[in-house]
Amino acid sequence: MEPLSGRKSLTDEVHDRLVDALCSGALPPGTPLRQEALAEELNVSRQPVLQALGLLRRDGLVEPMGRRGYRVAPVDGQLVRHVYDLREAFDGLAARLAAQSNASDRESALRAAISQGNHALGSSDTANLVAADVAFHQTIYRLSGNPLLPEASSAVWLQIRRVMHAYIQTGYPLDPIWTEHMAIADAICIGDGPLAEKLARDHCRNARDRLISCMQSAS
Amino acid sequence: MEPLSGRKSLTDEVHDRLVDALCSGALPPGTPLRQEALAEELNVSRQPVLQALGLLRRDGLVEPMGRRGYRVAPVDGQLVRHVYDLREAFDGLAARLAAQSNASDRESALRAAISQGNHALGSSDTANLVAADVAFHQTIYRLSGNPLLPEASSAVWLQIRRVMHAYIQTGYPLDPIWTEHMAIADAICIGDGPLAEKLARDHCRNARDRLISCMQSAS
DNA sequence: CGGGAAATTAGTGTATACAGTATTCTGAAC
DNA sequence: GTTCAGAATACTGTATACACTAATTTCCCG
Repeated sequence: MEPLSGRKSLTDEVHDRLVDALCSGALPPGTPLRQEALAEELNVSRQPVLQALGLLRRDGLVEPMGRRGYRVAPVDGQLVRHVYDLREAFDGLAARLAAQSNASDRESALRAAISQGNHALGSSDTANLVAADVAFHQTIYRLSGNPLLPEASSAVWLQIRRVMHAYIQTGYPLDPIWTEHMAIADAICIGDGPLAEKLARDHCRNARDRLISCMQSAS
Repeated sequence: MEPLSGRKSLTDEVHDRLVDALCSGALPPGTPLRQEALAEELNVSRQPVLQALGLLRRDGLVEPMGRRGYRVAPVDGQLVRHVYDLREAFDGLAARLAAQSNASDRESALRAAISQGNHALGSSDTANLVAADVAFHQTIYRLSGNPLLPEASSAVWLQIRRVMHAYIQTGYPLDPIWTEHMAIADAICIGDGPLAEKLARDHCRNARDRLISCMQSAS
């Protein structure tokens, strides 16, 4: 983590920076977090760090340990199941709405997201791969036309980013994911809401199963 | 709003206090909010107020206006539709999971929530009525066994509280709501997941339609 | 009387200083 | 050697002080 500079609020900068560190595994679960240390590392006072930690607590990425600082929240199979139950609801809704909407850039946006995915598959860079997957689903969320969807699902997606990072680094195959993505995109493009919803939900269940089996063979 | 006292963080106290004020209509949409004024009114420094406003911004209850303070976020029909699309997804998931779970206190908890509702219907106190409705659905969320559900849906439920307050004060009938609640509770108690989900989703659509027709006849 | 530059004001966000509390450490008594 | 009281420490959360920015007003000049 390098020092930061920008013109939006330092609190948000710090939050973003910590989110990246937490989701990429740079700060693994259980790591204790002290405000003063973080503030020094980021060349910032303790105040923005305090606020950012408050946000991260809401995001479920961090949990307070008494009055003796914070700690990176753990990840376990139980959490993954809960996360994916929620994701299924979000993704299903988003896909159906996106299929029913008539956003003019629907097809081009989905096409662009998929091509970004293909590009990432070639590069084999973990961060890129995660970013492409997130971007694909965020595109559908945006196309749904419901502005509350991204915000409501943000905490869930942060957890997904965490576990996806770990998943990708085990070297499991990624092509099935993008095959399913293309099917979802097609259903949306032809405007078939129920089909899009079903495919999106199936995709979530498959992704969850892949993850869990991967976690079991790892432990 | 009276001055506050308690032992959990002042930031959270202030947040809760402002949430109540915003959801009850004491601070109607468009009202400008200045940190200093709020801090003085609550006998607190500006710091906790600043942080609470940051949380409220995330909740979608407040929006910044440039660098010249915050303002209570507006409510319109479009927002209501989006809120209820999300709520339908949340409630459907929660009802299905609750029906499939085997929490020992399932029946008693639902029975208690419904009796609280009947009691509120008798008292005809707006705050009580809203609280009973929220409590009923929060009970189902809890029974779902998914600890992420309440947190993920919290922003949506804050908006629901706002519009429900307004709805109740127009004097529209409330009995249909609790008739539907009882049907949902029954489906959960007999463990019929799909039925519970369907009834919960129907309930959301009905509630939305009631609200929108009420808003239209008001404007 | 109108228009524009400068000064004032109103408000935020950040840094620093303060206060309080849980945990750890130390040391003496049993 | 173990245990318990008390002191020191290591944190947090809150309050105050500072810095900066955008809007508004003021006031001079055309």
